[in-house]
Amino acid sequence: MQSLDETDLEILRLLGEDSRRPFAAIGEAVGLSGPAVSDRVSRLEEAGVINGFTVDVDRSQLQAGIPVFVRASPQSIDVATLRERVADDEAVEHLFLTAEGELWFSGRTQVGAAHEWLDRLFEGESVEYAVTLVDAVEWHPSLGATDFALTCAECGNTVDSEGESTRIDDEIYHFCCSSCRSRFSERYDRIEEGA
Amino acid sequence: MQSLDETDLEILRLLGEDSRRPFAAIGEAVGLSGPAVSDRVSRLEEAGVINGFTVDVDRSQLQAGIPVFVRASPQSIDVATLRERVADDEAVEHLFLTAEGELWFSGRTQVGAAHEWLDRLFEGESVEYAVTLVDAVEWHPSLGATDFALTCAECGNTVDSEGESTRIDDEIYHFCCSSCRSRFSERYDRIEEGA
DNA sequence: CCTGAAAAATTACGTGA
DNA sequence: TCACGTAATTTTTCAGG
Repeated sequence: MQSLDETDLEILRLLGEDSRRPFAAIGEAVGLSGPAVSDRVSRLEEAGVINGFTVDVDRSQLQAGIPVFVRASPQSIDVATLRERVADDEAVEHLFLTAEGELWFSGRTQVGAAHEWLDRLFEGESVEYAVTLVDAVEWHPSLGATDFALTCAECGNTVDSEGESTRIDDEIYHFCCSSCRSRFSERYDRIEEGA
Repeated sequence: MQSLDETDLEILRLLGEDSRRPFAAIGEAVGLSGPAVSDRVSRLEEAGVINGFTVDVDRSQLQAGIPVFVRASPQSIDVATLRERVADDEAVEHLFLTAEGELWFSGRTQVGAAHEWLDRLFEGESVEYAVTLVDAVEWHPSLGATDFALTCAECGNTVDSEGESTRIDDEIYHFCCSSCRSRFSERYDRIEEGA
């Protein structure tokens, strides 16, 4: 896998504005042909940089319950397990795992039914939580102006054109060199065996 | 504007999973022809229910600074103005306006540069804030299983097929009846004049 | 990575329920 | 009004260089 260049970032930015824009139009903006853009997008999907194409729905115009923000602190369950359970819930939209091991997320619930919803979500586990009412929610796919680059899953260094990528259990990982890759794989296998 | 029906929701759900799925494939799933799906999607866009089509980028694979969650409480500036300023920042991804008038948002910043970033963002204003480190961020376009319907911008009732819609200052508003529409328009004009 | 042709998808339009 | 079928157009994919 080649490292990302400025053109890739520009393509991502343009797709973020409108993912149905024709590849030829994107190509015109970045100085490439349509097929070349198509190739790059395929590569970005393959590399796992692009998770997928989706639609931005204005939920404020829809009666989908009121938006609430929940800060949950799991007591009897590990946060990774709780995260999976929460992420799978249909009503959950945004989810943050904090460095302190708390799970913060936003979702929609019927008026007055917030606790009922959360009791069901946390069922059987001890979870402390705080609920905050939310008036407005926005999400921006923008990529920001900061430097972007693939990072090595083993050492954290930037992955350049010398790097390589591997698919492990349906997830793509990038590495800056083959020794990082093999070290990562070994450790991964050990963890797998232990589980 | 017709009210939303089950088919519209299913279309939105399918587009949320993959917005580049062909309309004909969506049609097959909901029992319509390709053109019929196209018509409905156009209507949903026109109505402002669909904000746009976008791409979901896995930022965890990109070295785009570390994600942080900020809870800001404006002191010397009204929250609406601050919201605009924050929403326009390139580094901001998720934004929540709480019912208590606080602005909560997530974004990316270079390691150790969080305060620098926020000082620039809040420049000239007095804003109290708390920063939390975030390990993982997820966003789900899922619509949930709850009832959906357009809501009247004036009275909050459900908009049915008797309702009407108007575009004011490039924003679409839906109303359950014409009297709600005119009452809203009048008040809107008064506010405009005052500004 | 480009050009140019083939395949596929989207849109436009006339018709009918 | 809504949806279908067909045709025209656009877009994507695929081949060769």
